[in-house]
Amino acid sequence: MTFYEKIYYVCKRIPKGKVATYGQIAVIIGKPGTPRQVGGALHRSPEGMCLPAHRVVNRDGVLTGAAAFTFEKEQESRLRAEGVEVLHNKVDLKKYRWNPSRQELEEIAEMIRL
DNA sequence: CCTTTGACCAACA
DNA sequence: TTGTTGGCCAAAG
Repeated sequence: MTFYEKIYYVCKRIPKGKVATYGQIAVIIGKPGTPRQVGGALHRSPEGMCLPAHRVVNRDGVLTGAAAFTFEKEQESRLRAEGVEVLHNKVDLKKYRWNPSRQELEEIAEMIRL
């Protein structure tokens, strides 16, 4: 599995109605210190790959990737459609951050090893 | 091989 | 507490 593929894999596991941060994903794939590359990977993700990239926000809960979507506010409306409140281009991480169980993290770690 | 480019982040003033 | 600074590192050129 390539670096980018690992990022896509983790992204797909973020549950509906939850969000993750770039740094959080970097840590989960075992590469802390590469949050910018996580953003880059999502930005350049293939067209047909149906990825819930709108569930990824920065450490403050700000929708920093909004400009990269097909139309302005697409990220915001997709989140709202899942029941996530968005105020001033931000989400409340205390409420909506995804907290994977230890078992799920192990599952991911094993899948990624390939 | 370099060099540039970021959907970031921790540290510091 | 809010702005700024520099480092970070995989990919693309």
